[in-house]
Amino acid sequence: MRIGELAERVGTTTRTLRYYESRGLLTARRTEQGYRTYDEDDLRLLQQIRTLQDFGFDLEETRPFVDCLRAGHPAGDSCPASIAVYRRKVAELDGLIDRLQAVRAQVGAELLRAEAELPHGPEPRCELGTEWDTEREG
Amino acid sequence: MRIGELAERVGTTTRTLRYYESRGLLTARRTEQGYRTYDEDDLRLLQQIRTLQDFGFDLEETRPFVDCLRAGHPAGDSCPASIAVYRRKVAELDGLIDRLQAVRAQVGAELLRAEAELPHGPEPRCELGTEWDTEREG
DNA sequence: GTAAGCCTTGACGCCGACGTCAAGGCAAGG
DNA sequence: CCTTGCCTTGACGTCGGCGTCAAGGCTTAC
Repeated sequence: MRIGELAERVGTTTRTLRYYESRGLLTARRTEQGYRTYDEDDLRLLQQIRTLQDFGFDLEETRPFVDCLRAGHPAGDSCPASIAVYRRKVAELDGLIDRLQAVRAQVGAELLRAEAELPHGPEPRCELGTEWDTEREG
Repeated sequence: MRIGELAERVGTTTRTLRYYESRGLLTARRTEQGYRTYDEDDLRLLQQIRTLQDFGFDLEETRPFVDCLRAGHPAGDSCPASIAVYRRKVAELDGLIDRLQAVRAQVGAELLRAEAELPHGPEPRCELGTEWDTEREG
């Protein structure tokens, strides 16, 4: 198949596929006219990349999976290098989630405090509009 | 004080402060020689911005807090517009954390599965090196 | 006098993952 | 023949939050 069909089948754009090729993640055979052609293996490879991308992996982090598939392994994560990326990603996610939860708690606390200090309470009930953003002369 | 001192007191760079000024978040009076000068109010304003930045707020999201302080309010979050930003941020964080936890679970599961399918188990114990990244013929 | 250390404006660089446009080739259908 | 719709390469644009020069001015210390 050609690049347009492949792009459509994985739900992306031709630009993205050419970008992957420029990064060395995807290779293409060519027709006599210079058109890129792909087979089902390329499709699987691409699906692997897209799955990881959806997980938030950087393109570079998908490379071991691609290499693994290219080496003839049944799955992209059949190689230790891919598993190492999984492990790093899990650790990274755990750290990120921890930090975000801490921030969430802090911001939540600030929100409660600020709401409590606001004269008309957490939600305006009887006022048509809040006029707080207009200038007050002191 | 001048820009260098202010930058040092909040732990940032002069470039950052000029950038904030270009975004309209920070204003400066000028000496006869054209040097920017700041007072303690500017310091507090800047500390407000930095605190929010540390929380992961975009610069634009700090604007209501800045406006609030400029309007003479005791804190940057003394205005409904700031509180609205808090609320949006909390919701955004909750959503993000949820998604990240789902991804974490998925990647964790893939990791376990892939480890189980690897012939030599989760951790190489008796082998000096893993030879998996070398080509296999066949 | 001159070097050091502040400051000024302006402008380009960076990162990642593409989007978008330009200018053109090739093939099929009416 | 001409349009339509694929495809090609190349190159510049995007976003945010600055970093990093360049070229120059002011002041202070030696």
